[in-house]
Amino acid sequence: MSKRYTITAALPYTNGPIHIGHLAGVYIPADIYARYLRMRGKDVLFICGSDEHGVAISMKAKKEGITPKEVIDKYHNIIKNSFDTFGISFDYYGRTSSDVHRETAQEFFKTMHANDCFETQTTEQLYDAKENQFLADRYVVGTCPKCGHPEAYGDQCESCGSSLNATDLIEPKSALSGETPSLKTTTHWYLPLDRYENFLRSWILESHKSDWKTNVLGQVKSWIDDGLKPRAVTRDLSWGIPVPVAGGENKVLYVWFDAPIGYISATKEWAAQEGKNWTPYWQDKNTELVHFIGKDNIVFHCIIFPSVLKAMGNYILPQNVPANEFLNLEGQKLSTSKNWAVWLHEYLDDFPEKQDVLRYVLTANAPETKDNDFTWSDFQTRNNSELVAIFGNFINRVMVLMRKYYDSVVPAPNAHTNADQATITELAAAPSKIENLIEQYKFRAACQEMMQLARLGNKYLADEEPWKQIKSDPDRVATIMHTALQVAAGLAVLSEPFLPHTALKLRSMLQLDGNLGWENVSALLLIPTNHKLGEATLLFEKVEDEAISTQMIKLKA
RNA sequence: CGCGGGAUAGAGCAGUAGGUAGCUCGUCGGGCUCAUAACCCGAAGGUCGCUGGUUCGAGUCCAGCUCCCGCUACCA
Repeated sequence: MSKRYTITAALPYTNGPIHIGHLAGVYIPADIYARYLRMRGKDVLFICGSDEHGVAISMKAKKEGITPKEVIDKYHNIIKNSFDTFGISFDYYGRTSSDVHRETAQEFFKTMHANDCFETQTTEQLYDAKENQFLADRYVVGTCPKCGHPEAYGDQCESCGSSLNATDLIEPKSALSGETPSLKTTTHWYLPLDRYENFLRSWILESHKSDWKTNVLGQVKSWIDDGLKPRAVTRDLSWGIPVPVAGGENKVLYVWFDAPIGYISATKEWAAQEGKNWTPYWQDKNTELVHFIGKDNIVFHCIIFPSVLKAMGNYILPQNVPANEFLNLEGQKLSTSKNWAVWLHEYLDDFPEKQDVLRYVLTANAPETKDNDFTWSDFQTRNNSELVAIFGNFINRVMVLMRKYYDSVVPAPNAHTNADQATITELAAAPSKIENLIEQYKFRAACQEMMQLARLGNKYLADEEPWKQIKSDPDRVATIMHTALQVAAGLAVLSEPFLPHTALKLRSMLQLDGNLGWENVSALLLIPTNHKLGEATLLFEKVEDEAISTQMIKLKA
């Protein structure tokens, strides 16, 4: 029985479209992992969906004079379409506004409530009487009590950097109405994270000491050592999932309580659609759960959500949470409000059929250990000097030589020389190298290892010079081309997790048997003798300077 | 302020239990001409953020400092 995997990618928040930072940090690595595991025959469920609750969405709706529902529908559609076109292979893409999710999240809350997993606290919070709502810290503006900066936010003064309480601000004003807020008491349910400290300490800091990423462990350790405090899981808002217990009127679940449960709701919806049982994907101990997220999400996926799962009792915990760092753009951090971003839906319009180029660039330069920088000039270089010159060119050379010498029918090989043998040995070693790296979530290195195969092919051709040998020793050329084709076919298979569209094209060019996969790469039978190759087309084309300068102008507009 | 991550050739990144610093791209020189002027070989290029310390020996350990990013804020 093959192993089962539940892979989640952070739910995109539907107050804006997807940009390259999201892709590099979460969706591309998750997709590589999911595609790879599927190729190895595992039972994989790759889940994602739109995160559609929270203050920011109701704010945005108010600002644009439309309903929250209109906001989330708009972005849900943009996001879902761009993921589809880009080729992120989710098995199911849900949304947290669905009925199933509301029921699931409420059921979590009710169960935990019934099992005394919550505490209640009554506190005074700032209230905007005009807007008739409590104000999140961020929506209170006033004078900083420490430095006198007149536009400090309720949580932090950006001038002096102090952390503040909204109630400490001098002359606080509501950012919504401009009115002076009043204090009003309110009662909320809290998840007492302190109860989970020992569990978290031993589960993460001890059991996963050596297989989780440094940044994740460090962040978790810092939170735990700092002393975990009860965390409110409800809010006084109208947009969200109603709190399903007595006293919960006019309150909704905190978005970070309901969002991760969205992974489970989406699984239920998928299972219903496929006629399957959803429970093994979340409750069977033989299932490996992996959360792909960005570094800002670590606390929610490593502390809060696991505590919820633990409290529920019958759920599995994540095997790993390979959080990535951030991607900058042309040296500056991405910013939605400043429109400093490369939006996926716009990229797909500007560079149709070039999904794999962006996938490659973002994988080769993924922010796995630290923040990295995306530049358009790097994009161009990686396309032209690596994809076109190394990968595309090798395939093209093989295809052209085959057509010229053999009318695209694979010749029978003769005796292998040492050089042939060395090439075959290296080809045979590639799958295990790549799989080891992928299984350690080192996708950047894995991708480089895959490209190494194309380099191997180019070197083999350069060393063996079939275009010279064809005149003096045609038998030798038969062996060379037979061998080179095996490398090309190996690329068709091994590139699939990274460059799925390219892999598909290449398989078709080589007329590769669909049943042959990862395990067959080293066996020298991917391309048999007398096999007829298909039509040759170029896998990649150059990106001209003009396309790059167009993007730069667009960015600065 | 506190906590976490990072700082390594022109650029982007690796660096494994401390022992003469690696990869990709770019640059320069050579080779080849089947190939999208692509490919192959070779070379140059680094005081490993700064200052101390431990050690026979530190990018790698310890202390202090500087800068960047993140978290405590619903932008991965």
